[in-house]
Amino acid sequence: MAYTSPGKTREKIYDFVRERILSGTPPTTRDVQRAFGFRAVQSARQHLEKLVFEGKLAKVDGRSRGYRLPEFGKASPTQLIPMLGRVQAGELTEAMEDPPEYIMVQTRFDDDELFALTVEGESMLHAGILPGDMVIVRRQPTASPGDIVVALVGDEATVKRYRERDGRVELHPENEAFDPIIPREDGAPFSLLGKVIEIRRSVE
Amino acid sequence: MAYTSPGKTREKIYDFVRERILSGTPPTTRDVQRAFGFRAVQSARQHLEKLVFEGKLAKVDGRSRGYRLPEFGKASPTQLIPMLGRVQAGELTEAMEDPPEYIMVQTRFDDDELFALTVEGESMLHAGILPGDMVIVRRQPTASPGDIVVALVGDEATVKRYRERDGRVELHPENEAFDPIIPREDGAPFSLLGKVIEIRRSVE
DNA sequence: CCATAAAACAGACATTTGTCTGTTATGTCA
DNA sequence: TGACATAACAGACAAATGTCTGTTTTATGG
Repeated sequence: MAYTSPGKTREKIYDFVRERILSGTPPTTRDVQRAFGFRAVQSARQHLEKLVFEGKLAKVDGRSRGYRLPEFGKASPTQLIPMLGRVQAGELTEAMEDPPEYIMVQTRFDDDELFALTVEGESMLHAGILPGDMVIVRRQPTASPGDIVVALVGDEATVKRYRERDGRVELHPENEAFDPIIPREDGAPFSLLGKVIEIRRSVE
Repeated sequence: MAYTSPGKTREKIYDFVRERILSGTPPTTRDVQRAFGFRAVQSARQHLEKLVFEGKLAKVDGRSRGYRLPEFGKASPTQLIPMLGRVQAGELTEAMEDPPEYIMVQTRFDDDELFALTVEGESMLHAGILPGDMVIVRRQPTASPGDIVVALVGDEATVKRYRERDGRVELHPENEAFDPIIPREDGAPFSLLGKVIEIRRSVE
């Protein structure tokens, strides 16, 4: 490769490596060499090591394809979570599609058990949750007042605002057209599936 | 490793490989070997190749860390898009944080130019877009009536519903407390930044 | 018990890949 | 021009990794 002005090629190498890391696999030194037409492996290595030195890339020494994005892998680990659809026999089961649908999320704690649901109905309209919206839920057996939760009431999963009144649980819709649910009162089986931590809506 | 019932270990290996691929780097055969305490590389390889044969994993032959998730890379490419914050001198510029913040999205067309914005104000309340929500925008110079768009009016970026009336562009809020913006009329510089394709809201 | 299939093991070889030492070319600045 | 820094090149070695052939162990069904 012809001589290029200082830093010019390095920037392109950074972009290349970054793209490759995001698309699934970090490149090898020789991948970079070939991609840029270097006639020596060391040319690629020189740039890569410098990028690491500058802090633009991270690296695992000795291992193949050891280059990483420093902000990634630690700061915000990505996680693939299942898209649950149907409610069957009182329990949310993975909608066995082929292949199953998965959603990519960036989580703070990678040990959380997350899943996604599609919202039906307009009971949470005033909380900005519309029919068709996808809610991302962290599985947990309890909630704090004010949380938006997913609960199983009877055989149906519903999204509601969690409240407590006189020591009793209440599930409040955010729409005057709907009434609050006071689980224990009407004897309907009730269980808390988890807390909504994110709402997503695709337009078109 | 002790003998396990058919398919039992393989399932765990699949989970392991999957996790590793998502977390950034596919494992090597020996990574799998070590992780499961196999005393022979071939034990790991046998399982891996079978997973490929079953279609649960994809693979690039000969290359190191060549295992992939089949549904990925083709069906729904992931893309990292920049989080734009400020509006400066009539143009949206990447909020030069250190490091810059990026959002992971799954796109249908990987050649789209996307960026993310944080919504300020309550003008789109009735469209289910609240202050603090993040909107993901596809850069495009035109829009169709009914689209939710991001436009630059003066020096400010606003999210509005795109309409046309008598051949003139109108930007409609979705909240009675706000008035529509008819760009050409008041002489304010106007430019369409793109169309909102997704809305995300983090709770807590 | 025997046949069969799958799981796990053993040991090796070839390729890929990371790393190293040293040299040559190109641009910048005094 | 000459010192200096960076880019690029050359060739090699060692470790990591993919791959192969064959054997042993374990469970299952007739």
